[in-house]
Amino acid sequence: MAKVGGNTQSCGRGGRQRVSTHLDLEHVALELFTERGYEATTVDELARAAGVSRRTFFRYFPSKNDIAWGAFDRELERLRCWLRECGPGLAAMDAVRQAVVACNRLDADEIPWHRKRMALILRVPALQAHSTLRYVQWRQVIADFVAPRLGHPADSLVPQSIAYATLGVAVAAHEQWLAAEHADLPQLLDFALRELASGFTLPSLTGVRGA
Amino acid sequence: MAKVGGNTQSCGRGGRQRVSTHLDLEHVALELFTERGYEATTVDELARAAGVSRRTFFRYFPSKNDIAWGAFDRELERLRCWLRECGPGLAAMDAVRQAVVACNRLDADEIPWHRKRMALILRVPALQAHSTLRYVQWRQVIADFVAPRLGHPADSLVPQSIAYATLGVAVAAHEQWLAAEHADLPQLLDFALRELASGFTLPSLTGVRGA
DNA sequence: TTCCAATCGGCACCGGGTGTCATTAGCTTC
DNA sequence: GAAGCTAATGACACCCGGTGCCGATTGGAA
Repeated sequence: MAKVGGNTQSCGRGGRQRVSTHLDLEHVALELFTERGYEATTVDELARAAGVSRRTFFRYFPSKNDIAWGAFDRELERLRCWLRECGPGLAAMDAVRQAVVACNRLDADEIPWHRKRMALILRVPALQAHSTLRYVQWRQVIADFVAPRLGHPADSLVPQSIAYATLGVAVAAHEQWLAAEHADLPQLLDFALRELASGFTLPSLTGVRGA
Repeated sequence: MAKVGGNTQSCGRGGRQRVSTHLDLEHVALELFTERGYEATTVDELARAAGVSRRTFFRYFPSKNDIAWGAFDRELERLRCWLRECGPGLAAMDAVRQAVVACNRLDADEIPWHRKRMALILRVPALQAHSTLRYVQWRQVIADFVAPRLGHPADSLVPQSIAYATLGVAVAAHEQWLAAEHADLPQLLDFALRELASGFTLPSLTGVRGA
């Protein structure tokens, strides 16, 4: 058992050392998932493979569905920061686009892991469904940003619509990225979000129909 | 036990009569859900309240989550029809907007049921999550419609983005409708989808900030 | 050393969902 | 009217995800 870094006891004094790490369990799980399939892998197997009891496993992750999400909270915070610190001169939709694009620039060595992660989230039905619950916070970040710029409450129609639409487009871009072996995620996001900001009124084939 | 109408044996000859109807079970379930809450109502209770065995219940509905969706397939077909029969002169986004709006005009007597249904789907986490899986088909209808008009495959980036964005905006509109007691759903949808088609570039407060 | 605090493991339990199989009920045919 | 086909039903056993509970373990602090 290698020495695990960053295994800081969260708070306070005393108490037993954790026998494993969030990240350890996550990696073991992702291996098994991609190897045997998500549904075919039971939590018992996950726990046993990680050398932890089933009960303990559920103390690290609230549910099997949450395993694939890794440091999503940190991603959220990045997005929130980017938007908080962008200049007020930037139009709302431009800011949103640039923020989403910027937060999806990955280091080359992270890409394989991120592909695995997203392949699970986007393609396994149970995780696809569960994602909705995590995306709520993501949308909230967008809505909270655009709402004051528009002079509307964050829970009103337009900010919510923007948040939903942006999320949808981002997911679509991720799907394309995942489907193409060497696609460039930021580029796909940038393109798709520009389309969104133009209302999808592409000049390409409006009424031409012949080309 | 009242005589149930429309209890047509699906196909073929012979065989035992169904003891209940899809619609019967659905109504019983919706009552119990809104009365005791979704999570607090077990399938056993549902089955017993409907006078059916638990096992039989799962022959009517693939899962507890699917109960609230009623005649969703028929709704899908309506949408598909509307889009199929709209003139080619209509711009893609306009057609989509009009189709969605038209398919959400409800008879006054359907509204209370639809509110119950949507309150479950949009507010109960388990159903909120599950909805993602049903929306796949809805998005497919949109993507299949816009794709040929744009000269792209239906599974490519722009059609998928439009489908995702449209769905998102429609859901946002439904949430607003649900939150306001006497809101007009078609009107909300029309407004929000116009915003989408304009890229959310509302002239309202672009840099004004004072009003 | 003693005490405290947090984690861990095991157990029982609940609820959703499925496979299997015998039973029941209707319709058709003889 | 009886035999036979067909389809729906109900009961049972099972799997799996998730939770509450409690005693046992492990460390640091007093």
